[in-house]
Amino acid sequence: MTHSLRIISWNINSLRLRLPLLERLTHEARPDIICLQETKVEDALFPLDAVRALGYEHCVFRGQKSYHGVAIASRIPLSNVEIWDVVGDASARHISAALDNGIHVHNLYVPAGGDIPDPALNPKFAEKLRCVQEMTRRAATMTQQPSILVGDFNIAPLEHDVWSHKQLSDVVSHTPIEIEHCHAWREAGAWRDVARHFVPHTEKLYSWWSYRARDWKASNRGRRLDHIWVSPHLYDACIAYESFPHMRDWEQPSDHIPIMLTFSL
DNA sequence: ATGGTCGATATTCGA
Repeated sequence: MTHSLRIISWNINSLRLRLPLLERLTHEARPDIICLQETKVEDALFPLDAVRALGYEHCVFRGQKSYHGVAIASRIPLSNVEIWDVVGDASARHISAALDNGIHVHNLYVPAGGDIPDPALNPKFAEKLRCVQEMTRRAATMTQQPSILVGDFNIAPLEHDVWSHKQLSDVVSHTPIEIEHCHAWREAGAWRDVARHFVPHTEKLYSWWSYRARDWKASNRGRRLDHIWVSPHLYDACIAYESFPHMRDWEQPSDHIPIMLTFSL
């Protein structure tokens, strides 16, 4: 009898503000490992006691004041913690750790990229592409070991990862150059896009809805920006994929919902 | 074509 583990990825958009939502999520989904992005808290102020009190004794994190920030909270021990400078400006966008079964967990927050999808005109878009290229460069090495790569990639790579493929083709997150970079990145590591392994490509699937919509559910103009990828070692270990769209209706929600992989050991 | 709303922080910036 093998046993299974659950891993969640969530852009929480301020960990300190949304600790109560994190608690509700843990009670509902009982994840073993939680990867958070946009914690928006510097390391000295990380609410370690509160996260441990939820049952996640093993926490690693890299934050900065106001922006970005990533964390891995786990019920099982973590080792071999690494923090990569994926953009070249030391912003807190990556952290990884190994589980005691040898699986490496990488948690990544790709730059959003600003509004203009041209690297020559927009330094933020250039930075986004550089980040994806850096992860592409590392992909083959990463997937030599059993690895799970999760996070907010800020790219919706497939036609039905956005509410309108046509209308978003010139909107940062779904432009042809980002999609091309994203596919090259995935293929460089033979990463499997877990959500699309379980949900047909013809079906709309989102993980983010803008705060700016009057009624996010009625307009339903979502995008799938958050991802869970696994290396070939773990293809057969993937049991289920789930997301939590009802959490977008909770009080003071993040604009992203958590996504979860269940995998066997 | 524009603006719409958040969060952290400071009265703006990033998303």
